Amino acid sequence: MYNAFFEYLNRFITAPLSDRDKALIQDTFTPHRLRKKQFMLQAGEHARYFAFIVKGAMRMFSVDDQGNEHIVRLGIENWWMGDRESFVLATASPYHIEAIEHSQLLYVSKEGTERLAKELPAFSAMKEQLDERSQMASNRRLTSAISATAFQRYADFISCYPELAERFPQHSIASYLGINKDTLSRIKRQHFSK
Amino acid sequence: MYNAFFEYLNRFITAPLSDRDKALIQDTFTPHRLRKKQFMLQAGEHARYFAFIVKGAMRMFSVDDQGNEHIVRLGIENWWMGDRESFVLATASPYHIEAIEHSQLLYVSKEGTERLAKELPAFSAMKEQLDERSQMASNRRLTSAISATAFQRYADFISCYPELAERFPQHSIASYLGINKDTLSRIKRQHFSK
DNA sequence: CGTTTGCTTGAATTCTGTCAAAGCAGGTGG
DNA sequence: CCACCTGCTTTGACAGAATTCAAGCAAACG
Repeated sequence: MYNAFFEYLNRFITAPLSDRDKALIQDTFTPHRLRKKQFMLQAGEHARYFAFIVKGAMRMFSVDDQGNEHIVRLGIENWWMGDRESFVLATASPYHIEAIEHSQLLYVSKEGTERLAKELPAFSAMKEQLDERSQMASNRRLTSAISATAFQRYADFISCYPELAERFPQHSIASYLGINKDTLSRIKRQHFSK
Repeated sequence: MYNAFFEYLNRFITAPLSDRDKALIQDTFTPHRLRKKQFMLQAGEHARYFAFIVKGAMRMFSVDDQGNEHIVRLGIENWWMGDRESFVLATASPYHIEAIEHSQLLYVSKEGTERLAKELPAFSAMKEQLDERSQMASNRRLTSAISATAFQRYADFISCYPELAERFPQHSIASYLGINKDTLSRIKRQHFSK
């Protein structure tokens, strides 16, 4: 189960992980399995773990006053999943995180990340790059949410994350894009079949 | 001109900056002044500098195919301004960055940031914290852009950034929020005067 | 002053959301 | 093999929200 994560980490460094590094990682990350519809986190809880997704598919979402779900983030193999704000600041999370498929995860605590950041250069290199990238990704998403039409947003999503488009049901993608599921269905018809 | 930045940095560390630190900073950051309507960056250029705003107000925006402007980011004193993606990846920026008021800036190159990250703990501490915070801020903005109504977004903005609301014209704020300026005007009337 | 810049407002239009109904798999158990 | 359930998508009718375009007004500025 750790191998996928070792391979992932190796992509951020030049020299591959030593056996000591691997042992350190195995000490720090805890394997976890979630079945479809099981929750990694429920709103109101403090997110004590961040997770690397070895296998499976997850969604993170909030539920508003009217009971509507809003998907904030999706994740599959080799992605990270967690509410960073709750994780870092130790505050109650407003989000639920749920497995959409049977999933294999590696959990890490805040202390774990801090230890690794100190002792494992590969990990801090990864963290830095990831921060940078997710910064950029969320900027793009923000820009398109604010300035693009519903259809453009969908088209961007499809071209940017084709794997997600196949993996998640359309209504989830609609929610992720901030579009009503009915509207997305109509938009697709207008732009593709006609 | 550097003093504002020294004070800013001091808030991220326990021991205050030494004279050597200050000298290093003065060697690395270049003062720049922009008058109202002057550009720090124009779309198509590579963003070779990131800027700390000592005084003034700036906007970063894109222009779409129809010629409409979309404000992506606003900044005032003690904020950073720049297109991080273009800065880091050395790609052409899709954004313009313009001074809204007469502004005083401190420019830093990519090499400059790398040098400081190595040699000045205060700087890397700041960078890390800032990454974390801006991560959270853009997550929130994203969530509200996707799931909130136009009014809610405006109300959130006002309570979150009252300084910006006073400083920038209403149509800029509308653009920042992804709302039409006419719509924002109507929304305000409906919710506040009635 | 005249010009510019920003804010408001009305009317027509377009876009999106809501609700309810129907159809279409795939999976399950009898 | 069939009946049934469940989750997902599509569609129509309607209501509501947001955009566009155009006009008018007020304050700020040179």
